[in-house]
Amino acid sequence: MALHTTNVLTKIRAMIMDGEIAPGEKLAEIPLADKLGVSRTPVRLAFRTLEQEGLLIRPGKRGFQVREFSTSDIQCALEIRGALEGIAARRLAEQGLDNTTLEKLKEAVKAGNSLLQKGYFVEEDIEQWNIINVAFHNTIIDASNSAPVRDAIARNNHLPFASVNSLVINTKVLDAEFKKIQFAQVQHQAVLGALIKGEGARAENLMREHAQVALHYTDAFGLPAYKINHSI
Amino acid sequence: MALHTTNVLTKIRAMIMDGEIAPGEKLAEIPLADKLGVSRTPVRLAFRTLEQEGLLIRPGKRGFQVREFSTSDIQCALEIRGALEGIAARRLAEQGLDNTTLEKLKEAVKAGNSLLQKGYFVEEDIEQWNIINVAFHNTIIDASNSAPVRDAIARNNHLPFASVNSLVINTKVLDAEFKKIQFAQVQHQAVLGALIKGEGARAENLMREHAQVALHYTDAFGLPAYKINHSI
DNA sequence: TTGCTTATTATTGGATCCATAATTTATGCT
DNA sequence: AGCATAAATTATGGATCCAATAATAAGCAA
Repeated sequence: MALHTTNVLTKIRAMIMDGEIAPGEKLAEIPLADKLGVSRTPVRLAFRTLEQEGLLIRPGKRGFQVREFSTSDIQCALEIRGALEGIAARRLAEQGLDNTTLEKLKEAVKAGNSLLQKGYFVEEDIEQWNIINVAFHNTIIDASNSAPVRDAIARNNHLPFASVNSLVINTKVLDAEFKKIQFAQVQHQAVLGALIKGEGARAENLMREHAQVALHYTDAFGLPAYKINHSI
Repeated sequence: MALHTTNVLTKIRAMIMDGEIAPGEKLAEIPLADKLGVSRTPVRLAFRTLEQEGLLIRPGKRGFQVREFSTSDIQCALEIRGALEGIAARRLAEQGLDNTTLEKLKEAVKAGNSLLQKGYFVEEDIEQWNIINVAFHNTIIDASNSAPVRDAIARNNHLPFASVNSLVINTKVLDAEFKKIQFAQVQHQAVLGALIKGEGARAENLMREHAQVALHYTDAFGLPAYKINHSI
């Protein structure tokens, strides 16, 4: 059976993320519709959304093009994420944590600690960390009660390299991954501490700095930007 | 003659901004298409874009709804703008100003000073300030060479109250407007100073603080959020 | 051969049609 | 009378059609 509605959107997005459609490549409605086995309509709708997400651009009057991202763009997107999540953290600290939020965050930190305890990582551990990490970040974003921030983060996350949960496992760099995540976990603990104490400014600064971890590992791996694991 | 393509999008957006379509109101394709004298297709496309922009939400399975914004949302959106423009300013300071950028910014500051010289404002002066203000902000954003920041700001600007150039002239508060703009002008000068000296962190802080001016005037006017002049 | 104009082709945007799914209304049963 | 279920209406998503326009190819002239 053929793809439909939102599936078309997510499918095209995935194709871009995975590099199946290369950056810079031109996209026309009809070939893509044929390839996906649907009519032009859902593709047209998806193009508008993807344009807004920043994954597609309109080079001229006709047709869309997969956007190309520079190293500077990657830095930028991660700074944006840091800034936005920083705002969320500060707002949350200022308004105070409710019990369920506190429990969720404590749980994420606890789970992170036990995961890191054995001192090294195998592939599955990184997947596990990814779950814990996303939970930690999303809990803060959701609890901060800041819809515009949440939305801005969601849109920014569509840039493949800037997502909280973009995860590509690279077995060659498992050691580096472990060290990075170890550091990220320490930062999570620090953020939680600031949140509990209601120290908004500190929570914000810590969160901003936290986003930089991914940045500092971007060049080191010598991987294409899209393939970097920014799951910190 | 009827509206077309992008016109439909901008028309609907304007209707929301102007309050012609009220926050919370449900929007269906057919009535709106009829009202605008077009078919469902351009309306459908516009809905997707407006959803991404955050102006429309999908309450259930069927239909869209004009999003309602709380005071907290307004604060949020302005904080976001400050954070994003702050990043742009820092990046610009770090990479240095080229000559044309420097000239544009100097010109904006100079124009602002002469506009404020007479000590009071009439309506046309506010319109004039709006032009100068938008030029100052956009110059920094464009020159910062930070496409993701530019995009994030553009999207955030679609929230009616968070736009750099959302301008509603309220003659009742011309005095308050003048004072606010006087303050904003001082901040523009400070930002330019930091940019020239290459003081990235300071430029960022100043820019963030600058965005707060609008926030502090939000409540004071006793106007609906949509109608506030945030042209600072 | 090169540049310009014209003609052809292809792609996009808008309109309409159809099928599906959701909402609302009506009817029947407890 | 109230609730539940069923039927009818209405809106949405997808497909297709048509017209307009942009891109490209061909042909003509310098």
